Amino acid sequence: MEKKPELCRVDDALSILVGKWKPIILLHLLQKGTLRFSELKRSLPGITQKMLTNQLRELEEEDIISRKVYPQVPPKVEYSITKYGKTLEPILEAMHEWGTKHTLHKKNKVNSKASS
Amino acid sequence: MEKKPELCRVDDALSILVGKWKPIILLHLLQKGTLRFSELKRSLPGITQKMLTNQLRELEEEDIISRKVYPQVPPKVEYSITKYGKTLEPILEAMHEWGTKHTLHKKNKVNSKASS
DNA sequence: TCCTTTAGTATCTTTTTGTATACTATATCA
DNA sequence: TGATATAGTATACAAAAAGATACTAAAGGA
Repeated sequence: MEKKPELCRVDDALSILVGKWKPIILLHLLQKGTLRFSELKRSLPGITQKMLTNQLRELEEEDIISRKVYPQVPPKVEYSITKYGKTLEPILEAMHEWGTKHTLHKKNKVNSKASS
Repeated sequence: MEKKPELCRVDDALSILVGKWKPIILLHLLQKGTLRFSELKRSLPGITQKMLTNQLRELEEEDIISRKVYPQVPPKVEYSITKYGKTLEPILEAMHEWGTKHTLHKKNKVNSKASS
């Protein structure tokens, strides 16, 4: 671990990943490479169009994903993970692994409190 | 990488780490093990007492840190990283490493746009 | 002619986060 | 006697993130 927390660069990665739907959007794009807007929407039950657009725009802004518009009617827009975006994969993987391993931790704490 | 984004557990880790001061607080505690409230405050220029208390409470709630009160006047309260909290270290490390490596990426993008 | 599809935008409201500022108790020190 | 240090709480406010809902264009099909 870095010996100088004051030089902390954790927030650089964190600020890109923070957003209610960003991690799951990235997981889908990392898995499939490219997805249409409507495919993403169908993959994310509960998301509104506004939120999806908004999260995609922010990821695009950071050069994590790219957007390709096909001049058709009805419109077709494809989103792909960029090379740079792929560098986030180890972080997402680490968090997913952690989450999978420790899902029960909090629950156990709550239960042991509740039963005391 | 997990092949089923719909079983995504990334948010479990993310929700613990999200908070303006949490990562840096954790880095300090991971480095030193234990710190007093006032030591933490001095280590975090710009943080208000309310925010520090608040972030510490949330981390304590998640069992990432523990709080020990010494019955003295003036009061003394020590915060330590828990064993469970230490399991977050690889994630923080991955993010810090990513941030360090890619700090220049965005800047370069902005510059190349600005100069076009 | 009207309905459907796609990928959005525009508004408004609610919820969540973060900031600013003032206040507290109590032992010790000058 | 009055200032200082510690670890907070209380209150009000501002800003950011998220949610709900309605609206758009334009080709193709029934």
